[in-house]
Amino acid sequence: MKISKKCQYALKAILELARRNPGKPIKTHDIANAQRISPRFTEIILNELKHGGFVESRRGNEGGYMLARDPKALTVREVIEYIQGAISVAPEAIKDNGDTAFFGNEAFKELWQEVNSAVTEVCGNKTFADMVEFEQAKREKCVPNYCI
Amino acid sequence: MKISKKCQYALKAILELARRNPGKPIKTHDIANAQRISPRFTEIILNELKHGGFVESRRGNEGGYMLARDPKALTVREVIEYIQGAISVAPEAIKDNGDTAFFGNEAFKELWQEVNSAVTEVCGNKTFADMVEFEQAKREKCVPNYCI
DNA sequence: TTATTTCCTACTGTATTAGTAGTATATTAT
DNA sequence: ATAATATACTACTAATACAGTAGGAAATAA
Repeated sequence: MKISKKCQYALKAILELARRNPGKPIKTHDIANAQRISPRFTEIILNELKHGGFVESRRGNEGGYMLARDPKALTVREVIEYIQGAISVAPEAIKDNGDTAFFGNEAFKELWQEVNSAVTEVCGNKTFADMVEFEQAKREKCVPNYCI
Repeated sequence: MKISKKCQYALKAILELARRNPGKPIKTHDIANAQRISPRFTEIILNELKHGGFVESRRGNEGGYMLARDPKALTVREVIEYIQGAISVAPEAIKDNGDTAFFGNEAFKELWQEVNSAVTEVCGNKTFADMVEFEQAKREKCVPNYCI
């Protein structure tokens, strides 16, 4: 399972929303700028995320997007699965209707399922609140705003 | 990281070699047949595996391929990394020279590294001997050769 | 009404993947 | 030696997915 650029952008966009104080909609333009994503592509992605219930939108002047979910309860896994489908390194090999008559069929199924579980667990345990916190901690460490 | 068909075929080919008693070279044709791979594509893959030192070849009549490594000490990870490069779900995002100036840079790096480690561990612990054994156990269970 | 911004559909260039084709080269059996 | 067989190697191609663009329609606030 490769994480596509689009999917990475989606995660970035949500992180950007999660990081800002809520209450006011944020423009795609701002999100695109902050996260270095093509503005037009950002539109598409945010619109898609809206259909998935991850963000809310407001049109017109002073419009934009707001996070629709609590960052503490929103995992990376959910977003990935919505944008690029179920996490799997070898989707065809796991299907039950696949070719089953060769030696190794069961062993490979088992292998890929183990891999998928491992990935799913990591992504399912990582919330956007975690990520915001992690990033802020890192930045504080590197650029301390106090002197000895 | 998606596991490409080619890579899956490579794993299958090696499993097929690991499963058979060694000593005699096995023809690509037989491997292709047993594992349901396009014969011509099998050639390419086996040749590539030879350059990686995974198999040995013998040309001419009664020629074919033989496993060059001990299945007990050969892991799935090695083959995957040889055929499609280092295991990573988001190679660009992990590089150090990448764009670092946006919020989330560090958090995403950490995330993808966790995912990669998880996958690498699973694949690095699975040997071809394991897989042959697993498959044989499964088959014995389903088609027992004894009666009560 | 005007400026702004989301919403929606369709299109396009590029890269990767999966597989094919043709031929050269090596080995063995006879 | 020669015919038959099988690997070795290079190049090509069709299909698919990915990443991003283009153009306008609809909604909202001032």
